[in-house]
Amino acid sequence: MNAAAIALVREEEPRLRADALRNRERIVTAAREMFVEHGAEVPLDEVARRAGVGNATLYRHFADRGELVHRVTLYVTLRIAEEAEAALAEESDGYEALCRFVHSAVDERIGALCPLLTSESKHRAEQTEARERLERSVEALMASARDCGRLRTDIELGDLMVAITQLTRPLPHSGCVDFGRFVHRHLQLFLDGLHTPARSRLPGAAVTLEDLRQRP
Amino acid sequence: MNAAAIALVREEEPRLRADALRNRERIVTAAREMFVEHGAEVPLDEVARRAGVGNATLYRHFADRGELVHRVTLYVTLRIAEEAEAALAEESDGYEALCRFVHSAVDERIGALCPLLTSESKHRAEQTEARERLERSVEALMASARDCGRLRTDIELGDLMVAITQLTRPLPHSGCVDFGRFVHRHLQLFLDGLHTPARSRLPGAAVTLEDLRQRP
Amino acid sequence: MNAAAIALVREEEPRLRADALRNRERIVTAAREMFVEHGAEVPLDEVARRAGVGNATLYRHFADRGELVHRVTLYVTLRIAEEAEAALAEESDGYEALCRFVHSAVDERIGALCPLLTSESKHRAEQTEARERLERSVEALMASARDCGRLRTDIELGDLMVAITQLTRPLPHSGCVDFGRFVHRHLQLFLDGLHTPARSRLPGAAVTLEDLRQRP
Amino acid sequence: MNAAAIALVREEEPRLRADALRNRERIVTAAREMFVEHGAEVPLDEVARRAGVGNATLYRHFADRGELVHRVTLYVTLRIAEEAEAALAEESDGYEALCRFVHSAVDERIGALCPLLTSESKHRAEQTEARERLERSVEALMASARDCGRLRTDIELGDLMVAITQLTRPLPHSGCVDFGRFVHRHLQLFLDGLHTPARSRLPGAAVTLEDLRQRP
DNA sequence: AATGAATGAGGGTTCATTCAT
DNA sequence: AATGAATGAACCCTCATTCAT
Repeated sequence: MNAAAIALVREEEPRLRADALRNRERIVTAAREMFVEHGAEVPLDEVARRAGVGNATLYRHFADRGELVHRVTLYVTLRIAEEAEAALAEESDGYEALCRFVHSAVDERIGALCPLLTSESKHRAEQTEARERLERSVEALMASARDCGRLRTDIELGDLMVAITQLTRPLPHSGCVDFGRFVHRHLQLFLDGLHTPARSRLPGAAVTLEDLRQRP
Repeated sequence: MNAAAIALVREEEPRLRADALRNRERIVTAAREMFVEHGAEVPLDEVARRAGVGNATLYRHFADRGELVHRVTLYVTLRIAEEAEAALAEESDGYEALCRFVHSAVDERIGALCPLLTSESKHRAEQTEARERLERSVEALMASARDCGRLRTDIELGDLMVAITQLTRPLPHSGCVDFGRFVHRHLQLFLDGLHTPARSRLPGAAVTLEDLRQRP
Repeated sequence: MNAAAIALVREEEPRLRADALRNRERIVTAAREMFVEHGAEVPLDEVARRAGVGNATLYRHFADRGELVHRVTLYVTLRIAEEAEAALAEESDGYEALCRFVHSAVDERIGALCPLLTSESKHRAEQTEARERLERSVEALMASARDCGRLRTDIELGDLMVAITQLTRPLPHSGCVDFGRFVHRHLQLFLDGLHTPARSRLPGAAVTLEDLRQRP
Repeated sequence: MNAAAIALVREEEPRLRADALRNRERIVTAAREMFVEHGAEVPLDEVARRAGVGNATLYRHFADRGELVHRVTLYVTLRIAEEAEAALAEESDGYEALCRFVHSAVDERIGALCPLLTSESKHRAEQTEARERLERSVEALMASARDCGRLRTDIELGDLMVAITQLTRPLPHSGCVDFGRFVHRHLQLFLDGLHTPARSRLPGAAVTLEDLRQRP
């Protein structure tokens, strides 16, 4: 529907039939939910069942697990980027915008994004593009918050992304229906720590997204 | 060596031969490291290899994966409890003690504790005892920090435990040699958010450990 | 082909594809032969190999060993029940019908039926139904033979079923190609012992199938 | 104590210490009981536990499972041979002697003797000797019963041995405390079939023990 | 295009047998 | 001599992926 969804579904391939498109969306949605609820190791047959398609259909759309993860990541990344852009556009105060973004990122399941942080060899192009779009947006949010004088200056994008991803990851084995109950509290505590004036001297160096790229 | 290690290795069972005891310790150590590095799903054969023993030796000591997880959890819990007790005993300022505890908990691999939070059906007695000991210690730390007027009053034990566990969890697939580089930064930011005066009004209610008990 | 085969293969589940059906039959056939030849503990991988399918195919059709045993038992039970019914319908003399049934039961591999005698927890409904059908048929055969005045009156169904099952069980480790050579002799000797006039006073009480139900 | 026990325990080896001898007897006894109750596949560690010794002690006495089976078989064979000899010596009527023998063989757990029938490559000498002793005794019983005119003449030793072994084998999975309830009934029915006058013409040829030797 | 079915490789666990105290 | 402990091979079962309808 929106940019994110559309961008996700297509590559450079020929048009998909309407029903194929619908299946594709269902699979990504199901996968995102199950990754979030049960971790990234869920059997793909379960994902297919939840999506209401046969397992082979899943493989028709996504060559292997890696590609499905990639697509989910891309989807989430783009949705979150949109959130960041919206927050930036609609909020007058930079720090408020940043807070809004952080809390909304939970609802977009940023906790499913671990693979983003760890990278996947394939599909680098699309990933990179989406990631950079997100980076630019969040950088802008952070810059804006800094400009307001409300964001401490010793942190970088990587610090923020890792921390909110970690804080919103599902607890393993949880099924954890009400995990959402805590998450916003902890995010808020973390955000409070980001505010000026800085209450501590941080160890190590600010973390950029570059620092997170892995060499497998 | 210390109480934790000793408590871990023994139950009420008959004595172990010296070499068996050494193997047992090796296995727990290897398991803790691998859970931390690669998540709780690592092949037990790998754990055995890392410990330098045959796979069946692992099973002689731990009837199944659940029991190994249980032992590791217990070990880590007790070590961390000792850290908490030491911080409480040795630091004059309550908030400083809390900070010391939080940072040292990382080094004790509190990130391997997730299974504790999600409950494990068996061995409830030992787990409960260790958990309660940890709870009491950290409660005391928080109380002390509150008494100093330096810890905000709208958070509870569960908030702290979940957040530091999440922040210190290994990134999946990471191998993440240098993950330690970030962790202390993010913990510190979180701790800064805990300091008085509170910079926000937190959503939801303070989280107690009771809130984390799962019913499977 | 006949009722037994059909009843075995289906439950209330959706249709099977033709090739899947063929595989299912092959697996049951292979399992029956191997249970008979090598006992109920044969590696299922061997059963799969003998059936000419991959091991996972076996597990797709039968969730675990217990279910395979169940299916084989059911298959054999129903085939034997059909034999009993045919003998009853086609033979004029009751005792002759009984003898015909006993000898034909060997060819249906009644020796694979031990699990029937020892019970299997699951699938009780189908098992019970098949067992009761067999019981009724063999009871009728025995009644008919008794009516002819040719079957001693101090034995019950359980006596007959246990004895013929035992006499036709495979010798362990045998591979026993020519075991069939003896079996009919020993069955015949046993049958001769069943004939009137009774040549002895039997110890204990007549055994019903109820007596064979186990409580695990 | 009696010849059988003594013969069993020794080979041509040097004397055993008294406690070693006691252990050896305990192991054989435990193995015989467990083979009978739970089949020939019981874990040897269980046998050792039941015997009240460590597992390695079992292996000190019996190099591998095969040898333990061999010893148990030998023990049982000799005990049964003694029974046969006693029946022959003490009963005046040949057929009565045969019946007494058959029923007493159950109590000696002849059902655990399957290995006798299938043979084991090793230890042929001792096995052969014991088997031949048993053969001679039972042959003599059968001859005596035939001489009385009470045993049909179209059966041989092999027929008898196989049938009584089969009829007395433990039902699998049974634990079958009260299996003994049926066994004597079925043996008696079989014996009734052996009596003159023969009530049928048996298929195939009489089975000698030679027919039972396997070539593995 | 969609799907049910098939499969091989891999992990968990047991057990016969060997090793070290 | 006796034993607790160690081990690798084998088996059960699952799952990612491929094949055939």
